[in-house]
Amino acid sequence: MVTLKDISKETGVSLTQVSRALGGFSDVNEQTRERVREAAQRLGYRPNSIAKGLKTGQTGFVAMVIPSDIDASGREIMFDMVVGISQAISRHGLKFLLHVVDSNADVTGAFDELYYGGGIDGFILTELEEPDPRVSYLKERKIPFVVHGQDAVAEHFFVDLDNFRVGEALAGRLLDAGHRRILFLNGNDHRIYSSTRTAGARRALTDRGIAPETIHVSYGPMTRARGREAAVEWLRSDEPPTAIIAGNMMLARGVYDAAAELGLSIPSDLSLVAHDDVLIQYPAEGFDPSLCVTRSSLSEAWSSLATLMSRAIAPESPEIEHVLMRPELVEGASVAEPSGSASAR
Amino acid sequence: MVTLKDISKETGVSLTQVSRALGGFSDVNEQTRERVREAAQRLGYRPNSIAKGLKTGQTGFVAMVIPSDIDASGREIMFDMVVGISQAISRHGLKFLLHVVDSNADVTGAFDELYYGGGIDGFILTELEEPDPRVSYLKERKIPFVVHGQDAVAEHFFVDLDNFRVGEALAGRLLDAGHRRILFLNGNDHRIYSSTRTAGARRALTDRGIAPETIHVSYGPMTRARGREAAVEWLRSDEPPTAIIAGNMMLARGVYDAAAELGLSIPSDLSLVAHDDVLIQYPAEGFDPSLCVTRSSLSEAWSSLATLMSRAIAPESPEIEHVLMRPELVEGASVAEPSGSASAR
DNA sequence: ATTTAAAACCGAAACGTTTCGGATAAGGTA
DNA sequence: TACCTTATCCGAAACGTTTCGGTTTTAAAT
Repeated sequence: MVTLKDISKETGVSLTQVSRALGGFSDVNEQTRERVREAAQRLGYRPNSIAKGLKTGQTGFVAMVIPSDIDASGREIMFDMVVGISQAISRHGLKFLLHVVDSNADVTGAFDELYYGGGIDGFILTELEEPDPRVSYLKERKIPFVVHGQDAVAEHFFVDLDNFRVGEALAGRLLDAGHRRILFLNGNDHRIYSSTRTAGARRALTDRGIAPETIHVSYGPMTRARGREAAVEWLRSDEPPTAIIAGNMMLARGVYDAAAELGLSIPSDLSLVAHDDVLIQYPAEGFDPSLCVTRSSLSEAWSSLATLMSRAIAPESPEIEHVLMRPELVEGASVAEPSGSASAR
Repeated sequence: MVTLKDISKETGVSLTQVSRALGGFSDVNEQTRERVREAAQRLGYRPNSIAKGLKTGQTGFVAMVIPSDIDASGREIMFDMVVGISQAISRHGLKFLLHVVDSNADVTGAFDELYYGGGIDGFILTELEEPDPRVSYLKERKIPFVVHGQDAVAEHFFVDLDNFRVGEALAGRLLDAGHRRILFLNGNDHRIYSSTRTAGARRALTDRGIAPETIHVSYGPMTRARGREAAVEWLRSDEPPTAIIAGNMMLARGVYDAAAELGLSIPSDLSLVAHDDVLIQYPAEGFDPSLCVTRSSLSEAWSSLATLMSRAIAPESPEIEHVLMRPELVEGASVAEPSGSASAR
């Protein structure tokens, strides 16, 4: 292993100056710095992050703690999430640690273990619930953390999609097309984003002076199977919806399945809008007719997350920051006027 | 942060002895050890693994490097794998680092980066190909690693399912039931386990003196969709198989789908056997009629993997070890004699 | 009383880095 | 000449742990 000492011997420059040269300090002669750089390169020096970590208290390790018993709906996108986060973290020069604990109850214990004993600088929290015990735990101990999936204003670092706008835009698009019986297939009801999206949809209604019961919100897992089942159930009811809002692309898939099953064609018999997280596994291109969506790439969110994280773990506890990703409305061929109403009401 | 020094001051025992007491050395009085333990407990001492790592060169970090562009069939089980491995690693007192790189080409660079600069003790390799450049790279540099998915005898640590037995047992089961037209839905053909399973099936044939073409092997991704499609295609052919071997539970699902689609009933029209990795997402219980499988829990494999890893990263480079998990044959109601042959030939 | 062996203990160095508090030399100013 | 700046350099301490090479204490053996 090549160390600073080796470079010092090689160049005749003192250990201190070698460190400072490589560290980019101003009180080192540019000529010296170049000699040091050259030697470092030639000898194949790699800074030992463990030693650095011991001295500075910063190792560059960032961890995510998840229980092994995640529910099925979580698993479906969890891998994409983990990969995306890990990649974004690496790009910021940090290292990503995935720590799996047996159950939800062990999560906070793992925080202690990893932070105080394991050289972990900070944590990433996702899929927040309300209230979430992890947040208060970390806050009390002043352990740095960044949250994804928290769009209510809060006193900690977070990045999230602007879910209010998502609900508002999707509902608004259908209302403006003339729909007055809408089914909103939303996420699980204890998730913050679900209620925020509902609130956005409500705002779309009140802004237009339309009755609240125009949109019926159904909460549940965001899977293809549920999309199909729920859509079939409601489309077969006495007063079937003329349009559906799907919370993500998997639900949208299920709705397409249901439409095919019931012989309904999109958009003439049923309009559909959805939110698109731009997941690799569920591309928007796969839909025929093309789907009208609010779009916001999750991978951009991961990138912001990593940026926030590198700020959050800075030594002098820094200003808390938020990032709210703004969704983009992408038109598609999945929306038409409701069939019954010839543009009249 | 509570350190050994604090405990030393608190108890009046020297720093050295505190370290040795907690480290379980024999040359410390049991009474002293107890006093030290009590103080450590009371003060909330947690050993600093970074400092320990600096001194011993062992940090307890174990990494898995994966490219972000994994193919779809890989993704399906990848999350289960990652979670299982991470959990097993944690249980062995090690820490699991998931490092995602942009492409396959960057993998070896990440090895260097993490091993020489990042305080990573060793690596986990999965989904080996033949030959795999990662293996030779790590071997040349004497960087510790453990492989999952390598059942050919080799000069490095590995754990894997005994895929030869899997192929042999599944094929044998169908042959003994009298089937003589068998379709084997195997994995991708450049994966080692696929060819090993094929070899096992061939052995089952030769042992019984049956012609090689009795079993037709089809290679491809191990997904439900492919299971359905391939099964439909072959069942509709001129000489449809009377039995199918599915490489995993997802393929088996697809075959059930195909049977339902074609109005065939299992086992009277079609027999089916499969291999069951005991994945949470694809439980064996979900099949009706119950499926006859070779079973070997992947989570047990992860546990062995973690054990091997802790040996592999030991300071005095240790004896190379292998673990071959033996599959268990579990009977089910999915196999019967072929309908045409009234037990005669 | 003296020697010996075993048990229990401890100081100091080391791992590779950062950083504090000066030190040195050159050049400019009074 | 003496003094001050500025640029450049460096020794030594520190982070928390392990471990080498001893020393002291105790008890048993002669």
